[in-house]
Amino acid sequence: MATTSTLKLDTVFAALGDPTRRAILAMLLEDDMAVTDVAEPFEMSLAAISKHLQVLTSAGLISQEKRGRVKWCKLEPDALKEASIWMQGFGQFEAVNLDDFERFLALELPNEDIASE
Amino acid sequence: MATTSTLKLDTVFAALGDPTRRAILAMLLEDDMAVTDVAEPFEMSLAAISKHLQVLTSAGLISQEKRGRVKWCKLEPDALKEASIWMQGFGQFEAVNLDDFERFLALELPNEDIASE
DNA sequence: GTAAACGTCAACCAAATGGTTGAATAACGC
DNA sequence: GCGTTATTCAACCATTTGGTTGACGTTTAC
Repeated sequence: MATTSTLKLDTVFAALGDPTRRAILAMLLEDDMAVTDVAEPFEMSLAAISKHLQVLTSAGLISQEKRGRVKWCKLEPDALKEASIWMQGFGQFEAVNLDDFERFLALELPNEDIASE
Repeated sequence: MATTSTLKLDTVFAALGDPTRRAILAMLLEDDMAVTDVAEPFEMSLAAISKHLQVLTSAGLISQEKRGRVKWCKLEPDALKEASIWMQGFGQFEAVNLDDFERFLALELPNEDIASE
C-alpha cells in the first residue's frame, strides 16, 4: 500500500482549488455535518453542494455515511497529508502557527464577513 | 501586505492540480531553466508548456525573466507557504521526511519511468 | 542581411467544471 | 397511507481548461 499515485494528488489539489470546497472543509473541521446543514450558509442550490461533496469524497478529503435519511459528512484529514508532504518539500516550511490558520479560516468561511478591502 | 486572499489560494491549488505543472515545479527545484528546456521531456507542444508556465507564473509559483532571447524560469517557493499553512492546519502534520518527498518527485518527473502498473 | 533558435499569440477544438431546474427516490412523523 | 424532509439524478447551459497548429516578433550566429 501507500501507492501514492499522481492521480490522487491531482484530485486532491483540484478539489482544494475551489473556495466553496475549502469553506466546506473548514466547516467540517469543527464537527461532522449533514448535507443540508453544509449547504445552508451558501448561496447556491443543494444540488450544487451535493456535487461539491462528491468531489471532496472522491478526492478522499471527506467521507459520507448515510444514517436514516441523513447523510453525514466527515473530514478525512489524512488525505491532505500526502499533498502537504509534497508541498513542504519545496520550502522546508516551519511548523505552522495555529493563529495563522484561524485567520485563513476566517477569510474563507461563507457566513463570516470578509473584512479585507 | 500579507493580503492573503481566497483568490490566491484558488490559483495556487488550481495550478498544483495538474501533473504537468507539478512536474515542472519539481524540475525547477533543481535549477532555473529556459522554457525550451522545461518543455523538452514532455510529449506536448512548446505552446502548451508556455501556457502551463503562465499559469504557474500567475499563481506566483514561479517567476520568469527574459535575458536575451532566452526566458528563464525560477521557482518561487514562498507562494506555496500560504497554501501549506492552510493545509497543515487540518492535521497538525509532523515535520516532513525529505525521503518521502523524493519518492513523490520520482513518481512525477516526466523522464523517470513510473513503475507502478 | 539572412537563417535559425526562442518563445508567444491567435484561432480553434474537445472535454471538464460549476452552476441551474425539475423530477425521482428514500426515510420520517403522525 | 400521506405529506414532508433529505438527498441525488438527469438534462441542460455557459465558461474554463488543456491541448493543437500556424503565423509572428526577437535575438543571435555567421
